[in-house]
Amino acid sequence: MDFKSYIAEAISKVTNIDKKEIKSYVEIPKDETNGDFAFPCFRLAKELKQAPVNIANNIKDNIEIDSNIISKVDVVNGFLNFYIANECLAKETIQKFDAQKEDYGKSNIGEGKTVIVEYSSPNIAKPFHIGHLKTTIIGNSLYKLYKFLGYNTIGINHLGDYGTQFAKLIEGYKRWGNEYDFSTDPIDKLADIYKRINALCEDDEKVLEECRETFKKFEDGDPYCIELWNKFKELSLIEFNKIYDLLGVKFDSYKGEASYANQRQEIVSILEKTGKVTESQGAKIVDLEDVGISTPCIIQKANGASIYATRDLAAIMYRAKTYDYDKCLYVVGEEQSLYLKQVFAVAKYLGLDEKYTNGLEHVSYGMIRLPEGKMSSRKGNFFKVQDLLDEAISKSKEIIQDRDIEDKDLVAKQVGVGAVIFEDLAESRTKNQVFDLKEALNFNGETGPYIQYMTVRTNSVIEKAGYIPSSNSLNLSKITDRSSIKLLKLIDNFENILLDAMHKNEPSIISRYLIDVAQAFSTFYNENKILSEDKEEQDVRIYITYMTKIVLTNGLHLLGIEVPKKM
RNA sequence: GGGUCAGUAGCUCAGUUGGAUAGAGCAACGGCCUUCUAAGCCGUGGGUCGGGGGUUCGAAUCCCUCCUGGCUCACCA
Repeated sequence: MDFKSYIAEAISKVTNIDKKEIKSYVEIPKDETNGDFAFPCFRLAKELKQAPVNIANNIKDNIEIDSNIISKVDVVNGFLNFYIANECLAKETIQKFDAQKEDYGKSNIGEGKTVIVEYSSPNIAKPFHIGHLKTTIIGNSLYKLYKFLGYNTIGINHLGDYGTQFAKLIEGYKRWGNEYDFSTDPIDKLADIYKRINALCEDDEKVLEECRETFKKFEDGDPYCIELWNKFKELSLIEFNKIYDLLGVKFDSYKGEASYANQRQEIVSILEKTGKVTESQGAKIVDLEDVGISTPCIIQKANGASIYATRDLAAIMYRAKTYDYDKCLYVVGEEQSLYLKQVFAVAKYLGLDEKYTNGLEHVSYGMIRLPEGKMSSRKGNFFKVQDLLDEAISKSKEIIQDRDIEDKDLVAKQVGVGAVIFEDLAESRTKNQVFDLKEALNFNGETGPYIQYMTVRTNSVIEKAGYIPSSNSLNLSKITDRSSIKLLKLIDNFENILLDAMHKNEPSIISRYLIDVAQAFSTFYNENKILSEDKEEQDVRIYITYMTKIVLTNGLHLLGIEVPKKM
């Protein structure tokens, strides 16, 4: 039932003002002591030529409402405050919940639509550091969210397995490869080579030029280069998959940049046919001034080699053809926002259906920095994800070591990893963040473990009770306390939260919501004896606990966080 | 300099289709474990919402302007 419309209609009858207008003014008070819905009368003051308080009183005196739906109407400072009857609220929420039970929150609004989420996309042969974590975790969450809402969802790890960086590595390997033993920690050693060759490139422009030439050779099929490339890629994927396994992240495709390289000429020639391509300093560019982007997009380097943009354009064509997508999300750092704007603009010249070019969207996020500055694989200062996860897991293991828990290793992993994941999803994407190990390893307060803990509690109470009552036998008049009502309201709002999170591509909306739910449950749990002597009271409370459990479990799932059995 | 994101409590952040006394967590301090798991609950202190103008009955939220910081502005990805 739509309470807003109900209230608007009742007010409209008293004031003779259009129901739609009234409805657009009805709001939900921030402070719940001001009721569940409020109608500010200030706007009507001019129209009705009366003081707001008089208008409010007049409406209050004459309004006709069902007391089974609205239990109380109050006038405060020119606001008309409406209180939904507890039983009515409970009935509404439970009805909605019962229609889905364990699937509560799921939807089919995405049916027949396809969303591609490109995320993680680490560079081969470089360490997977905490700078790569956000894209992986945000992308994974969005992937799950869209799926939950009924979309056909494709997760793509657009591996950075191509480009001059490889040529640099090859050049470095040629120079110093025999100094290293690659049978252990190969990525660390490649990272070291990468750091050395970059330092050399900075000192000596000639070396950088050599690297660019090597890239051209590689692109033209030089067997030695390709052999090394394969070796680097293989070693990298082994490392990356270890981390993906820990995080529980999966992809439908690992099709990376290299696989698009052979379409580079095709892309260039399509664009040339549109007449948009010009030559500048030997490179081929597409000027974007007329669409409001002052920097042109390079699509072919002066030496004839391909560039990032060309491969991304090829990827767009491939995805349009292969997946017929409606939306294609790029979970990529904000530092690439101009670049992606350029690519999306040039994509419009590829002759694709508008559906595809309009569906391109950059889901950006802020930078993670170390206290001592920006992380850089080139310079060799970074904090590895593996180390972070190891620390988090060993810390949670320490906490549970004396507890009566069956599979401590599993629980320690779930909690440690959960803490790290939640930390990255807790605040809005756009915020920059200085990495603080102590903060990342904090398991108290607004954290993943806190939500996990509350979820575990819901489970253990239900387990202890030994049953879940049937919802149609509940005596809803037993719901009287504020913490129960608060929980019910939150549970009722789950689907709105999910839709909001989807529209904004913002998993933090879910994380914050789950904090609210967990806090509300914690208060509820502390203030009420769930397993009580009064059977009717107990049934109602168990059912609220059950609904909370499903919301928390499904919510955590959408963030990519597991629920331990015990903790 | 241009573009862009941001500036809210000591710290990290919520809160912007304009609404009532600006909210959490961390840190600090004080209570609560013979009672469904204390990774918890309850409470106290802590604020020129970057500054200044403007619009409005009403501004953290909208407009203008200035200040500060991040990212970015052609052959890296």
